[in-house]
Amino acid sequence: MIKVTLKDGSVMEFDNGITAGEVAERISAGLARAALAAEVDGEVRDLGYKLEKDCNLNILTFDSEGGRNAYRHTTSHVLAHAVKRLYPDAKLAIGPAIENGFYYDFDVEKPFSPEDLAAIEKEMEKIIKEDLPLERFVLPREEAIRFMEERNEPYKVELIRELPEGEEISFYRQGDFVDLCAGPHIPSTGKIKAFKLLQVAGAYWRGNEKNKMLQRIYGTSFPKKSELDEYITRLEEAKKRDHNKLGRELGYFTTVDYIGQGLPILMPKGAKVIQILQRFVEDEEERRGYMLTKTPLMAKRELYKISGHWDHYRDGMFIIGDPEDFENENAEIFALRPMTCPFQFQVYLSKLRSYRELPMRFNETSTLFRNEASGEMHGLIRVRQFTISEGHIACMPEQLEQEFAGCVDLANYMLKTVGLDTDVTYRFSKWDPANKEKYIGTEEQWEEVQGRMREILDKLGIPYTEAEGEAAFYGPKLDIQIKNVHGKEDTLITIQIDFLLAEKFGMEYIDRDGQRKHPYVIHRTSIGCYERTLALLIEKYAGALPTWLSPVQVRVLPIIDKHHEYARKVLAALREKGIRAEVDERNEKIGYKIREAQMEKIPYMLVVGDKEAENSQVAVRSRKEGDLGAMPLEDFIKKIVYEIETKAK
RNA sequence: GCUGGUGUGGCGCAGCGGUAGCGCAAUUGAUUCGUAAUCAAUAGGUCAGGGGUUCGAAUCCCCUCACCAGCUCCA
Repeated sequence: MIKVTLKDGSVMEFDNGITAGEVAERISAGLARAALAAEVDGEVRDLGYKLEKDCNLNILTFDSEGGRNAYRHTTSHVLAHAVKRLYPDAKLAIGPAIENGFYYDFDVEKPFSPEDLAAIEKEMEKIIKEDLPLERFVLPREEAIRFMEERNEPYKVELIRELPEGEEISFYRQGDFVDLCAGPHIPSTGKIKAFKLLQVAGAYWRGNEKNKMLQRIYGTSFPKKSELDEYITRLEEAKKRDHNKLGRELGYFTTVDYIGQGLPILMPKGAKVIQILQRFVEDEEERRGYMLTKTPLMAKRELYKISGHWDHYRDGMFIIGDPEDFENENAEIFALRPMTCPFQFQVYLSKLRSYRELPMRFNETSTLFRNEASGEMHGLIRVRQFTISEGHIACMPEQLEQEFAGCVDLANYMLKTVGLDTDVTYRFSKWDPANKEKYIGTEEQWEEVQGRMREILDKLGIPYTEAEGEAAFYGPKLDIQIKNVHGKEDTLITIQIDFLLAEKFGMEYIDRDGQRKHPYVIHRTSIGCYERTLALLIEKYAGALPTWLSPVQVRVLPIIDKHHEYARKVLAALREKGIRAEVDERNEKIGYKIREAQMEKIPYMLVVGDKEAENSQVAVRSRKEGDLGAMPLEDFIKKIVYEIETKAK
């Protein structure tokens, strides 16, 4: 007999060798039905896993990550099974469960078309109907390799060869389909109740662009049809908030073929929001002791040679001049700046600095140019020219922690104010020791500064994840990440510690002891890139930005033309207080004007007719709450000014 | 950069080898109206750009550009 401790702490006794699934059956029929996998002493296992000693057991259903992953992972096997039936020559790569579904990569002669997906879905239905049990088996390494060689699966052979010594090499079989797989899986294909293939895309084998591009099929699955439908609806709803659609519709920005990719035109509304954000950021930075600079947008390559950009970032730069001259030392070559650091450092370098001057904080609303690869551009989120709330702090080692904390505080204050604070995650971006040539500096220097950064992050209690190979070429970063409506993650704000560029540029200060020393440099943004921030705000608020950020805050709607005069008076009074307002003087019915203002997401509509004109009132309609009734114009102004000043959401 | 998809009046779409169409928006006229679409008329298109096939191309083929999703890369 063995003792099994369940999730609720209760202990049950069973015969040795009972499976996790059988335990579920003993607990309740309902649990057995919902059971997908099991967690045994912290390890996720199949329900068929035999319990052979005392253990902690947690039966996993779709509500748990482990259960969901098993369910979707099995769906990906069904996908692969269907593809193999329809395209026997397809070679299998990998097919994991991912956040909201699964994918499977195939090497096929001809890419899958959307019609192919429909056929594959049909075949999957059949496999599910056949209710094939999934059986796990293990092979020794050599046999495993021979097995997959016989099945003509070179990618699987490669995977097996790279499995660490001593690792159990397991396979799962369902009918005539077998896949190399660590598992776990649900007991049979018939358990899959609702699934859908969502899209096909190319994906490099092992994520390396030097490797062959495979065909990836994405899909998702749920235990209930209704949950799948709900998920699809949610995806569609999210896409309606897409800034790239909404931002264009609402007149925030546009693009023009003959201007070029990644070069959006900010229209009056977009430009206004960015100006509001910029003023807010610059004012706040000034309060926090930053000194504003304005430095050139381009420089000779000599500057970038010192900074390392010429050797480590050249592909990302727009270089002005004949590429044939690049190797000619005497040619004068300019490049648009991809970062502000080497420029802003010149301010520090303009005279000899004393420790008394440190920390020195410089900020700049800085336009940058990066030659992104052509497939990378995306609305306002990834562009080739953008403006960033850039800043650099030079400080002594003993000031590093406090200055770093100040940057984090500023970033969080910005996020909170614009309402994005609950949507971000923190990433500690480190270098990749296997790829040293991508970075400047030595291994010792990197290990030291990363250790320092980790200490600071831990002390500040920042809940970060770690990412190798995501550092800047000159130092590690704390990246504040955010996801767009498609679930794609991008960096919104970054705070970086740099100990190398100060040395390269000869930045020094005279310390108390009279010695020349290199300062630490913190590269940081406070709200990141304005274009990207605007995009994410549009998505967050579905275009209905908080009043303080709205490009048009009030639209005055006269009932008929005899009210135009009073409407203009109202307009003047609003503008007097700095409220962004306009009048709709078109010869249209009031319902029509309201509908348009509502669709343009203008926070307040002021309806003015005889009653209002007589009493110096306005009939207020809020885009959120609808008709608020008439009130004195003065009262409305007080109300909206308060809302704007408090930056209410 | 790679894989796949898309490109028709301001926007959303139809047409897929035989004179370019619909809805909304726009303009003009009428209507003077109280909280999400008043009525009528009118105008607007090198069918992304270039090349080719054809008696004839929005439609078929090639190249380029842009847009979308994914990969890779990155703020």
